[in-house]
Amino acid sequence: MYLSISEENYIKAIFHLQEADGTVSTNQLAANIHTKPASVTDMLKKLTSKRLLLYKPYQGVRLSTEGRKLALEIVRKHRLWESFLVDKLQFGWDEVHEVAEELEHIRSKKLVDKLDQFLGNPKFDPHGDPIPDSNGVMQAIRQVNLLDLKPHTKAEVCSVGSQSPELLELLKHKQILIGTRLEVQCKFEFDHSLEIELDGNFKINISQQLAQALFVKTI
Amino acid sequence: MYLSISEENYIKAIFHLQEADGTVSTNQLAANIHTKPASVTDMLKKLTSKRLLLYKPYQGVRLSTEGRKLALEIVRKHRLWESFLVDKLQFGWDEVHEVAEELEHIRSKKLVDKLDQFLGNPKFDPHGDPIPDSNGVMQAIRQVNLLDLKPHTKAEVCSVGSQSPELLELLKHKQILIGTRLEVQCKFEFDHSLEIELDGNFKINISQQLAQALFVKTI
DNA sequence: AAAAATATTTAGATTTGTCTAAAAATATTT
DNA sequence: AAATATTTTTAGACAAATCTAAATATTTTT
Repeated sequence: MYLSISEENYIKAIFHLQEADGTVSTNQLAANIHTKPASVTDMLKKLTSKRLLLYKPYQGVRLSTEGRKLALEIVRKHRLWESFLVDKLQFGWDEVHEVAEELEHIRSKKLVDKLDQFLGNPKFDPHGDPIPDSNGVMQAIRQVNLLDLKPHTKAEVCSVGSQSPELLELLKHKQILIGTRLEVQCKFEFDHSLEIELDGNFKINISQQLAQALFVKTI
Repeated sequence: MYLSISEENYIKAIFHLQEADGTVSTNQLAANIHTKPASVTDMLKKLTSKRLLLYKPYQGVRLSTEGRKLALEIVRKHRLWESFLVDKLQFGWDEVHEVAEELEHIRSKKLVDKLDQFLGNPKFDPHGDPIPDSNGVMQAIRQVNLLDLKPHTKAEVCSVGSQSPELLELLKHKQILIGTRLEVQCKFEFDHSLEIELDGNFKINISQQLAQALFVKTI
């Protein structure tokens, strides 16, 4: 099954969007992929005819088993390349997303598997997201949203909810990285912000929006 | 100047073809790029309007200064990726061309320069071809065609004239690699074949066609 | 449950890169 | 140098992926 870069991008976007909702709407997809709803409808029909999607007009769309398999291959490539860029080429973990977005479309099974081996078969990428193995199996990390942590719990940041430059800028400013350890001090009902203590013992305030974008594992 | 993958492929093909002839014909290009002459004409007009080519209808085409600069960037990327695949991922030097053909279109100046550094700023790729530096300057290796060597000259294989699987298969069979040392024994007028002595002291016969595809430096 | 608002699809146009077939220019042969 | 062959360009068509505008479904509000 050979997909164009556009087709791959749709498959990947549906994969990520359906994580949350189970089913994905036309408008959601259009927003995510920076395209118009009319274009999305066309592509949904096309990918459905290739048996990669389960799609009922007006009712949203999900990946078929085959579609999910392809999505996992793309995610695998994306995350392996991100790991390569950070671990081997010394990119910052916040500047690799766009390049990986291009590299993920290189078609060579052999390349991917050799890259995986070269990197030492990593299980997580620099953002803390799990990397599917060559069978599409990925480690289910039971990471929890920072918002859901109770006061006085210690945790380690292991992934971020989006790759937006705005989020990454804020994290850089607050000196929060993957691997940063923290302890929730207290939570404020008024704005749902929370106070945390970082590695270096200093305390900072985290807004609801920011906490929602941070995933941690308790330690 | 942002070029599509197709546009880049034309620029690259013209670069390689004009090495030999100085100027490139429409049919030559069509054959090289596996497309039809009519398509070539369209693309030549387009790239000319972008000031990357010097093109007179019916008179052939050459790269402009700007076009050559872009071609060198693409060649640089291609050869760096080939080096990466062979040196780091343990690909055979005869199986990297196709993958590099895809990787060479990844657009990130930073990526290329970091890759270059990671590889230790190599001056030649696994096929023995020189790698342009970030300013487009490449080492002029005065390599000579094996056909032109006089009897009793010693030389080292440093590049091959094409990447065709047929050629690579033959070289593998004859155990000729980049870096292989040899000495021309004698040349036969009848079929222009030549007898050479390889590293391990054994003598083999090289056909005119094969000799033409091998470039060596005398030692 | 009708009206209004929103979401989705259809219809038709556009761009890029390709194609075939025919016309025009150039090169080769006689 | 005229006839023939080859090369190149033009003209018009097509597929992929996108768009806008209009039509149709669905959902929400009143």
